[in-house]
Amino acid sequence: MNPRQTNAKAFKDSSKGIPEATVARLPVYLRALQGLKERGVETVSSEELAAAAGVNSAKLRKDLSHLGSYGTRGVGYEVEYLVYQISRELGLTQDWVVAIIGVGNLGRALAGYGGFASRGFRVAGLLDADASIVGERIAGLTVEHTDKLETIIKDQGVSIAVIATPAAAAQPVCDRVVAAGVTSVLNFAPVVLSVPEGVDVRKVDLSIELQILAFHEQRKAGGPHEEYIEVHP
Amino acid sequence: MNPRQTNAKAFKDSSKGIPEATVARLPVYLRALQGLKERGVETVSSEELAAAAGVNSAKLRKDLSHLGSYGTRGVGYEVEYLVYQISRELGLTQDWVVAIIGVGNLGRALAGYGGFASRGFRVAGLLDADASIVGERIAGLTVEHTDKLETIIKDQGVSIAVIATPAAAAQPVCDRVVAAGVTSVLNFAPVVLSVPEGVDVRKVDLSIELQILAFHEQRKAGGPHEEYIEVHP
DNA sequence: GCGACTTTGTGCGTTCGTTCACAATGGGGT
DNA sequence: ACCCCATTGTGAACGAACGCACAAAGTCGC
Repeated sequence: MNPRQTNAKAFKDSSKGIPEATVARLPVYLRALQGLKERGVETVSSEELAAAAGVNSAKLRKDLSHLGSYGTRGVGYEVEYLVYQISRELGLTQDWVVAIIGVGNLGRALAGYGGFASRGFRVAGLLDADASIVGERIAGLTVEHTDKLETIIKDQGVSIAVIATPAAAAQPVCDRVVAAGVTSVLNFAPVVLSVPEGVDVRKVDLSIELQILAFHEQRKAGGPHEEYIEVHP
Repeated sequence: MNPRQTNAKAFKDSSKGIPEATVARLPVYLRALQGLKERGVETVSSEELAAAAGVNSAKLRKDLSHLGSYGTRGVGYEVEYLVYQISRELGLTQDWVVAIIGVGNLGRALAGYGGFASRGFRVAGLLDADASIVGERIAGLTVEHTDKLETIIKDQGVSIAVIATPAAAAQPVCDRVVAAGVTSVLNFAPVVLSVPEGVDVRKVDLSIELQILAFHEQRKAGGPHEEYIEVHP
């Protein structure tokens, strides 16, 4: 029932096999490599790159080995070539069209974020439900009303939607973008979105991060470890 | 060689034992519970709560079991009581003082974010290196110059620093806040921060999230799976 | 060419996390 | 007072991820 890859050596065996944990680290490696490239470095060892990326060198090598055998023993990895391979694996050699829905402070910050344009992501639309914002120009784009959401998604070929609306609007907006054909969503609203099978959602949540930090901070300070159990009344 | 907790039944066995993966989900449960509470729900089963939080119910039960035995068999969990217990475990029953360094678009968005004040986090300072921003009032606070960073951290008792500066400034700023005594950092700049042992850093990186989405999107579309290996020249 | 040296790629044991499946247990109805 | 039912809490099996340690494989100097 599982038509795994048949290990035909002439083809990359990456057909299915890159672990999620590895995928999450590839962008970090990529950024480190780009930094090295700008500084004119041509070759880097797993040890050096791992240090720059903040990971263990064995992990780095294993991660890279999932993409293929791109290193040279005794030497290391050729920076430029590795940048290309990781970019290709991540799909950054093609252009991704992004729409940002919700143009509050956060939406503006995202619209102006340099990391977009720089690496294969093109913001094709800024949308908001608030009529007093519609028409405003931000980062070279005119804010459109959310009425036009479906039109813009289809006309511009948007494949990634960034939801930066208030919590209450997020699920309805999500339903609409999904209905319009978007299959990848980046959600900044503090809600759990429910989506049909086949749609990817990633969530960025400031307040969750803070709470995790608070937990550890409390631990350092002595925390609630050794207290009597308070019996449920 | 493993001095595990000695299972003294009179004490909570959470002395050390909450898995990181569980900690990361507690805030999600907490938010779901608060939603239920507002809607007047008094009791909830693991099945319902798990659905609201978007996880498997067995996982939810195991997570909660790490905090103690707060459910009632045949009934479920008392919403209000569980809210309290999770809040306490996360350290939200005390106030955490936060400083935001870098008051660009992102810093402004963070300063105005409701999730702060609402749950035990108090923003005690907005700092920026740009003199033309210093003095501006945002969300009830006056922007201070980063010269005063150490003073503010110490006078206000800041324990969590949020770094929303450009990439180049992040590491120096981080070094300063750590030197001033901060042991928890939330980093929005696209760099890997290096910190001494004992300091926690969490990273929020928009462009990494987008790249992960792009990877999966590419996979859905047929991706680079079955291409010939291009031999390294 | 050859040998010493460096660094990759990976097999393996370990740890961490998830899921299943069910015994334990409290509540409520009769 | 007892039994039935719903739901928790958890043992155990499974799977994913990590990191060590080393053989394989290439480079560089001579």
